[in-house]
Amino acid sequence: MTEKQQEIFKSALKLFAKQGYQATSTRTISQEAGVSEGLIFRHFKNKEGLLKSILQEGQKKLKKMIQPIDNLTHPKVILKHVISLPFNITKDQKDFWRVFYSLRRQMNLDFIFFDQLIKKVKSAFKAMDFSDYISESEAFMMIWDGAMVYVLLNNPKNSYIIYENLLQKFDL
Amino acid sequence: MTEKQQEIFKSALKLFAKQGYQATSTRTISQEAGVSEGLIFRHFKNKEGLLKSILQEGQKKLKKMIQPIDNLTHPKVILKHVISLPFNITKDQKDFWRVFYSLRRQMNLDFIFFDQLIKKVKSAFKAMDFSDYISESEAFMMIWDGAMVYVLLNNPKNSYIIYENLLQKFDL
Amino acid sequence: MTEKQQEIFKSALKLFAKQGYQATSTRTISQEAGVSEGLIFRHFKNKEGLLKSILQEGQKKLKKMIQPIDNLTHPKVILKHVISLPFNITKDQKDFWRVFYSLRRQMNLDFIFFDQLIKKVKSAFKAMDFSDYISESEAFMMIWDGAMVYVLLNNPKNSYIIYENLLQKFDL
Amino acid sequence: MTEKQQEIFKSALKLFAKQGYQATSTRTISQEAGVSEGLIFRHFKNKEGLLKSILQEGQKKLKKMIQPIDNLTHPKVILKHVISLPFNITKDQKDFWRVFYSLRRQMNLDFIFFDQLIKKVKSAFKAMDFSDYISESEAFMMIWDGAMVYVLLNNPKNSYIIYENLLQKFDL
DNA sequence: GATGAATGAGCTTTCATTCAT
DNA sequence: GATGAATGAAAGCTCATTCAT
Repeated sequence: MTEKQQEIFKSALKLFAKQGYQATSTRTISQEAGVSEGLIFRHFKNKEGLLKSILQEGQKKLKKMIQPIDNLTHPKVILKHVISLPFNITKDQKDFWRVFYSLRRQMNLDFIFFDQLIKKVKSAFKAMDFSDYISESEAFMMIWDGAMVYVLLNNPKNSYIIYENLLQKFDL
Repeated sequence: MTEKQQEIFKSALKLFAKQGYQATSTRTISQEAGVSEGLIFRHFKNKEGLLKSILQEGQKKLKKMIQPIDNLTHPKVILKHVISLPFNITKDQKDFWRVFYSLRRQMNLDFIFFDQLIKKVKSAFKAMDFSDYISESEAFMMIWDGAMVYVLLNNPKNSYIIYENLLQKFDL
Repeated sequence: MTEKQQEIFKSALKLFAKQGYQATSTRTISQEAGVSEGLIFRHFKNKEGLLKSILQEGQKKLKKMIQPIDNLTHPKVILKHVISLPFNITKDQKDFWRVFYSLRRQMNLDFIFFDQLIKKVKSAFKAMDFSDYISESEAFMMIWDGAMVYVLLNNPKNSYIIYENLLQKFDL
Repeated sequence: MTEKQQEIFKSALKLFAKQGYQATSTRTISQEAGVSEGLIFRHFKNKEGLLKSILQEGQKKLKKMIQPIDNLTHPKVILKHVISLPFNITKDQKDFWRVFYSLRRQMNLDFIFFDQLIKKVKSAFKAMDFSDYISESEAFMMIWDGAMVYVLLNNPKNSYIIYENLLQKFDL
């Protein structure tokens, strides 16, 4: 990636996250990036190509985010770690998530990341001898999702209170 | 509302919910509605006017949805009722919610409905002598939101299991 | 076809014939037609759609051009009539032919018109007991083509001399 | 000419012949040539410069093609030779001709080559005491043109039959 | 000589909107 | 109320061309 290509990438990420993909014109992106409009198409072929590039890069980062969980074995520790994720999102990850979340109704984002997470959670609840571990996992992920949306929308500062509240609810 | 006006309204609601507001052209709406494109502007002035009309109609329906709660007094009953809302959304309400949720990052929807709900929840938790009733309310609404997103995205059939799971978590 | 649609059609035909399809911009067409550029796409969907429309209309006219031949029976009369076609092209047909001829290398114009003509010519030469009537027909059509190109390029005024020359060559 | 320059030249010739000059982008040429796009402009200054280079090279080859005719004296031999040209085009000359022919409506190719040919033909017919040798020459060249187009379009294998047919027609 | 990043003008196309009928 | 022809601005995209390396 050249410097300007990165500039485009960053500007697009920022704008897609703020205004949404459809509402952001390539012209606006190029201006924000301080770059000619044509360059977007040279580097990313399409507006959609630019989006895909962002989604891919996003998934890479997110995979790294959950890798540490693979080494954990104790179920409660795993769940604790998973539920902490929304509250520990770094600033540069937030925009990726915002793009993901704003598009998931329209596109069929194959969210490998998500599936992996669900598996981990399921096996954890299973190991904890939950009678209906599948439903419990589903509820858990649903709340996880709620937490994520909450963090992305509100930029809360004292979110750790909510976090601890959730730990209590799941007896972690 | 004339018949054709309703047709436009319904088509727009459906398409906005599926593809998003920005991604839906007035042309597509008119085709879906079996109506000339110009008629949209005669009845709703704008594309934005059409959206506003939908949002308003949505809010009306949603207000009706929470009116019964006003008559409730017992805190647990209130919370039980509130948390049940996402799982009792009727089919024709879903699309309104989808439009709401897809727009909340971009527009500043003054969600009177939402505020009312939060107040109710807060007073309920306060009445239940929660030490930090504000945080508890926030967590509650966050989960409520997660449930809503969950229902809107997945169209789950056995969602009552999740519902009962939540009741347990809040000891309701 | 509305008046403006016809205007677009006529301007496009003229410009495609003069400068070629690729070298003519939709902007130029709209200006020549005294019409907004968007209207082209409303009526013809595409620049290519506009071209197709022209090609179709062209074929219709050309079919009418050869219909009289169907009623002819005497071989020599048929051939005489066919070979006269290039020299009797009306002014408004010329541009159609120019567009046809400039595109036949690039597109696969299925020239029903042409095939029909060849059949007629073949059966005529067959009826005249030519030993190798197929080759003779091919040569005939090749010369026919040359005459057509000649007329389209040069706008000759005394072309009837050439015409009579050809009659002699084929002993018609 | 360096190797890469030749590669550009060859690719451009091929593509101009197949798709036309306007429809061929410098990018496509560079890709076909396996060369950077910028190199085209270093070697040929312009896209138009590249075209001119091709046209010049073409004319050179074509001049060589008719040089043998200069030494001929007998009218019939001359005409026989001229009419044979389209049927003896070598494979590597065809694309030059295709480019010539696709451009002759738009550009004013001063076809020195062509003029020379016409002169030769005229003097031949004059020497043969044709009453209207000018018209006869024009008809001859028209048919010559038809033959050329025929060969360029159809890639015929048994074209010598057509050739002999033409010889008969002109009593050669 | 050769590359490839970068540009800006101009292209095709879409879209919300207007207006005569 | 309803249509659909028409518009103009702006969108996405292509293209020939330049230039630093």
